[in-house]
Amino acid sequence: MPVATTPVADITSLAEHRLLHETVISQLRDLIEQGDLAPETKLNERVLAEKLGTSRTPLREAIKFLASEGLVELLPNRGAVVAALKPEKMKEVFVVLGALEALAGDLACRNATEADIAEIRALHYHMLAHHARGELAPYFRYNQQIHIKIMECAGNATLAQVYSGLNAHVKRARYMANLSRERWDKAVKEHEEMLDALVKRDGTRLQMLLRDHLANKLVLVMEALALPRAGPAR
Amino acid sequence: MPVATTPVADITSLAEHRLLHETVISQLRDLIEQGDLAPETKLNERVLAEKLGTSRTPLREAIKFLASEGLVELLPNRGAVVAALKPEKMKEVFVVLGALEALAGDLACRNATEADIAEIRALHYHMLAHHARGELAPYFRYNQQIHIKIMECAGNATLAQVYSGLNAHVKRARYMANLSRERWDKAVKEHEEMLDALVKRDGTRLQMLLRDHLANKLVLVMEALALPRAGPAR
DNA sequence: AAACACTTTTTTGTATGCAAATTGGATTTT
DNA sequence: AAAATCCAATTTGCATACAAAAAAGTGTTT
Repeated sequence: MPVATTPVADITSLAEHRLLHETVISQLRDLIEQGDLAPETKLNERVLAEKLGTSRTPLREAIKFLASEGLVELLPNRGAVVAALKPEKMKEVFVVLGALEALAGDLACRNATEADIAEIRALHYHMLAHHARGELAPYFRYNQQIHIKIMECAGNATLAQVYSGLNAHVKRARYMANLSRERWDKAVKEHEEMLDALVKRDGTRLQMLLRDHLANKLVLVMEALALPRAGPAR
Repeated sequence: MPVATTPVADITSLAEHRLLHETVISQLRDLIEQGDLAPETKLNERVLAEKLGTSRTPLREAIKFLASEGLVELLPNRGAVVAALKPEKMKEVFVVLGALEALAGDLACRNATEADIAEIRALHYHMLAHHARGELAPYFRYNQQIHIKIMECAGNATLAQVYSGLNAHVKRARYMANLSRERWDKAVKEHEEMLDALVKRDGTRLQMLLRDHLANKLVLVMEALALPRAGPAR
């Protein structure tokens, strides 16, 4: 099927003059994070390139980029697959994320401005509102934003970047999590405590709270991973 | 210049059947870590590809991979450069490395076998020997090996991978570090304490020691960065 | 001479072509 | 029928070709 070779007139030209392979990176990342490309899906270069409206070259470059992040795995002479969501891997990731968030919390307690804390408080109340209404998706969104904001307050771009890369793995699992009301309430309570520690700028306590919070999140993800499909990869 | 199109008969076929872009990744990484490609060097694709005996395609894929690690930076429509060694960035990296090593130390205290500890002790004495002789390069090598071994003992591959990626940045700076005897002795003493904590499986103490050790290393690197060339990048 | 415009050259970014490897299937063999 | 073997069809990996952009000259104007 000879696809039209019209070179331009795509979305990128509107927004800004970004490079094609950069847009391909973010498109691919989104597809993976949103679960449109399920774990262990084989990435057929020809098909994907066509789907993203590009050629194989920028696609392959994007795949290499994401492979370095660990979102896809390279199989020599056999292309690439979306990284599996193995429970063992999730455990590892959460342990590291716990340490990174703890560090961020500690730094944030020192560096956050009052305005930063006010913003986190605002996000917190938004989150509470959605929790009260039982709206899971927006709850997750504000939840994420709070954690990201804490990261920003830490004022360490490298930390934020590493965190973001690892978090991408986990995000995929979060969409399948079906919170029980009990666990949900507990998570919210933990957030209350976290906000309190931040306001009091008690870095040591916030560290501990964040580590525990992440550990609890791991439990949730593990449960979600165990339930939905038969076995989540070998 | 029409280079011969002989397809095979190169080094790769001897050693093992690795993929070309993979060998290019490690070659490039080595060139950068060893300082053969200095920070902020522009990566001319044509020249580099020829130097590495390949075409631009695998080279570009390797560059994208390393860009994700942060070892090179992509400039839209202007190629890529070796990531700068800015003091600010170094500070950030060391803070994160400190947290990661601390975590590894804590985990290692729980998971290391007696054989593991014996191996670390052995590496430690090798290191002491080279310290005694004032041999910097082998000292660094054993030093690195100890830290890597602790990472391995932690039993968290994700942690090890993230650590390794960040460590690559720092390694570049380490080669320019000119240890004063005083500082060197101090670093060795810290290692003595670390080994002691590990033997006693005192995770909390090892965590603290590692964090401090990294903080001290940062000071060294900062000094090295300040001295050799006029200004280390903008 | 400095600033500007214009042209040439180089370099990057993307698409395509081709060879080697893998995959899937048909045929043969046990 | 199951296993093995061979062949065709994909698919990947690498090299090259081509187009757009940036860099480097070149000359012109002020």
